[in-house]
Amino acid sequence: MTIKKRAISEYQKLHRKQVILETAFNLFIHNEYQDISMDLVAKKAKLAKGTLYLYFKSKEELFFSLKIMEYHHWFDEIEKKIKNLSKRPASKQERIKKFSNFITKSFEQRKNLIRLIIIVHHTLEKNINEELVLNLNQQIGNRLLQLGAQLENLFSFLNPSDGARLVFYIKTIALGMYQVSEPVAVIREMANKNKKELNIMMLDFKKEVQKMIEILLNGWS
Amino acid sequence: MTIKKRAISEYQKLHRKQVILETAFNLFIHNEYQDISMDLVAKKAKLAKGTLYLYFKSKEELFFSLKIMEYHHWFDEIEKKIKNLSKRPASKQERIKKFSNFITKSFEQRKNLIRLIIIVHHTLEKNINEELVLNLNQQIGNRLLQLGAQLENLFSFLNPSDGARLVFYIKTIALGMYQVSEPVAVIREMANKNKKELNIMMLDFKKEVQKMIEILLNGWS
Amino acid sequence: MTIKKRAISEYQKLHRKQVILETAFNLFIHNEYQDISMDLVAKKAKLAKGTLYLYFKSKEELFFSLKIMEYHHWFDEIEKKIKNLSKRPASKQERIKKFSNFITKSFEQRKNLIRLIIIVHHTLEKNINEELVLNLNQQIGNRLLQLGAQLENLFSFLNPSDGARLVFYIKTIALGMYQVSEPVAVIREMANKNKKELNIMMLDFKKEVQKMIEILLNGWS
Amino acid sequence: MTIKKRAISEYQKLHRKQVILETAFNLFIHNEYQDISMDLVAKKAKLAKGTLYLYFKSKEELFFSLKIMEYHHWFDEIEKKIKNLSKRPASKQERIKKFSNFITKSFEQRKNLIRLIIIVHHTLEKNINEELVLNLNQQIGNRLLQLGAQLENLFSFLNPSDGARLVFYIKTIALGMYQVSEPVAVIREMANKNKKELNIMMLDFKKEVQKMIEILLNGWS
DNA sequence: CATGAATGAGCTTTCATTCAT
DNA sequence: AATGAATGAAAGCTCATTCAT
Repeated sequence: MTIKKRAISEYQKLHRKQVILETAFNLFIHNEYQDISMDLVAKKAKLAKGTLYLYFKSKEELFFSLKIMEYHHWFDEIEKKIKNLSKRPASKQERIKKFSNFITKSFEQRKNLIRLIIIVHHTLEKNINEELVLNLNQQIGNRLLQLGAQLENLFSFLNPSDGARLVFYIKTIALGMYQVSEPVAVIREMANKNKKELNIMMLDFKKEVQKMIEILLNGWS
Repeated sequence: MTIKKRAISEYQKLHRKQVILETAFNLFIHNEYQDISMDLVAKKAKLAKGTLYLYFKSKEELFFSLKIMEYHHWFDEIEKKIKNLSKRPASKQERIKKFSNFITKSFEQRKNLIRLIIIVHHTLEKNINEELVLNLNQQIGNRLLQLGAQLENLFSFLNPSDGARLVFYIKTIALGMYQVSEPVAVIREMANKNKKELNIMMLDFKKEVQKMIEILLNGWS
Repeated sequence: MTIKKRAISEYQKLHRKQVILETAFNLFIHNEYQDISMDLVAKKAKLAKGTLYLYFKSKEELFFSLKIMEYHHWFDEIEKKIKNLSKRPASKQERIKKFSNFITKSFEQRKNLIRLIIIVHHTLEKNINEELVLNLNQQIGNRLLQLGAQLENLFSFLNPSDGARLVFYIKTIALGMYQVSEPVAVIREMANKNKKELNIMMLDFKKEVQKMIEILLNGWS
Repeated sequence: MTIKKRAISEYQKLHRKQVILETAFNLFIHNEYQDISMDLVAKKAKLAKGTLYLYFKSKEELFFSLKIMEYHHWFDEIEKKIKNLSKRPASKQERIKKFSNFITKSFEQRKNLIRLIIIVHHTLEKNINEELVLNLNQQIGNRLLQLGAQLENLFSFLNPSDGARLVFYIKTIALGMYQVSEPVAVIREMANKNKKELNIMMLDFKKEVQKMIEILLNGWS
């Protein structure tokens, strides 16, 4: 029994929490949620199982926190891009094009965030600290409103409070299209063998998300 | 040991299969997927556990079949409505309004189908007969193409092959919005206590789906 | 439900029993005992599961009967050979050599009988009709005594009642050596990769059985 | 939920493993292998089922380890006896007599080891860690070679490498005779009621093993 | 704080046997 | 006699969580 150096200061504790979350995320990238045991997370993080429970009250809480973390990363990225876009003058059509393009790209690169959101939506029900959920969702909610405001700024055709709704619609498109376009392994394999019959079922995530967002923005204006 | 009346003829067997599926669906309405054990399904259907496995090779196959069944019900309903709509002459705007209205209603009443689609998307990977998946998905795919054709008929602004894409987009909206708007139990409870802070997170499924579909159709035309 | 032609006469019934036994034996050759379900036997024999139970009261009884059948085949073969050997005059050493040679060969070709005897020895305890066991074992016992008498005839150094004992000893050697020399799959695989370390554990069944029988006969005389 | 005292040190863990093995062995003495569930072992050892799986990866591994343990006990006993025998000068005949006598006794008292060897021979195929098998069988193999060397020392008529073979032959005799002489319960009961008919099938394990070993040694020299 | 041994409910699936048809 | 749908006990194993050390 070698005991890992204790995290005493708040800063150290926060750091350890980060390490656990990153370890979990790395595992999540390559594995199904149900195949990731707390044991595995602990081993990969080179911590004892019990230690995980010092930082997260349950497996659900861990993955919920992970979702929040990834959400923040996504917001960070998107906000920066929007700022850049706002600076340069451009026509509505140009803006729509550019915006739909980079937001789609961001989803393409963050399918694991999408997976996380979907998974957590199922799994959250149990064993989770209400206050934490409230607290962290509040954070996300706020950034979301902020993002909405930025969009209203970017697209002059948006009325007040339309921005937030647009954000929700975009999220809807991302989550929905992920499940519509991302076939499960069984079907993917079959599609490889059996091309014709299934290819109506096979949509290209990136292309379709972008298209939907463009139509949506055009329909809105 | 009282043995349930044997299902001998093909018709009886099909009927028993139906009974099992309906039992499972009733359980699914009121419970989380992971809380529905095969034991429970068997008990509710007043059958022995082994009997379930006579009709379905695995739990996954049972719920996959359930999804297909519910899908068919949904198609049946929608196709009828579209036929009615097609008969009567109407303006584009009217048609969009009516269509988005009844399709949204159909989703509102079939949230369990949406849940099923989402769940099966995760769970399908394992213990399932490839051929069955291929076969049944083929059925769904065909009805979906059919539905696409009907939509092209209904909306003159749709080009050939746009119909199927529209169907996919609508599915995207339904799946996505379900997860965006349907808060998990924990949040629902908190929202009741704690109205203000959370209500930005609370979207009305029905209203938003309809709105999105309308915007989409308007953007398309 | 296509009903197989009924076996009404005693002869027909016996024949159907034979068919079942032969089917079971074919399965036994290529599979582990525990992997052979009654369902499988029924399917291969193109009979219904229930029909098996008309002819054999239990799975154990079926395999017990199979053992007896195979025993008889072995006795048939051996007795013929011994008769041939008895006819021709030969020295004691010659006879020992020839006898040990063909009896070893017979085991080599009937490893499945050996497996059966071993399996049945474990499995017999349950679900078996005592009278049947008594009856069929009696048959085997009688043939065994007969074989013993023939051996006493063949080898002049054997005293009365030594023959039967010799038969038992030979059976002992066959059963024992099978388990000593026949490595389980795991070990077999390892032996292939890892030649040196394991080859002390690897005996050649045929060679060693013959050697043991020869030493035994030499020691006896 | 009362948690059993934790086994922290390596020594304690080894001890707990021993306790589990001994519990399993006690159950094995009085029950058929297939009637010994992991649940039962856990209950008797007053541990939780999961705890067993902390120490043994599968039921097969547990019983394989048990076999190895019992093997070691047997070797310990036999080696001591052989050393004693080697010290005292004696004629070949005397040595054969004494050796066959005590080795037979050792088997008589370790029929459960014989049963274990037979059972494990069937059961080993599945769910077992190859390296463990390799490793532990290596141990047994080495002791066996050692025993062979001691026998060559004891019996001057043995040529180099004959010792190991002799050990294998003796093992053959023990395993084989166990199955030839040890009737299963059904037959044992019948034999009690029905003395005459069956007694040809009833050999005395001890007497016959000894006899065979003596004949074998005499034949060898 | 950190550890990791211990817990035990819980789950899916199999399959010999029965018996209504 | 033949069928095969129905039965249900049984069993191995996992894994989130706890808590003594």
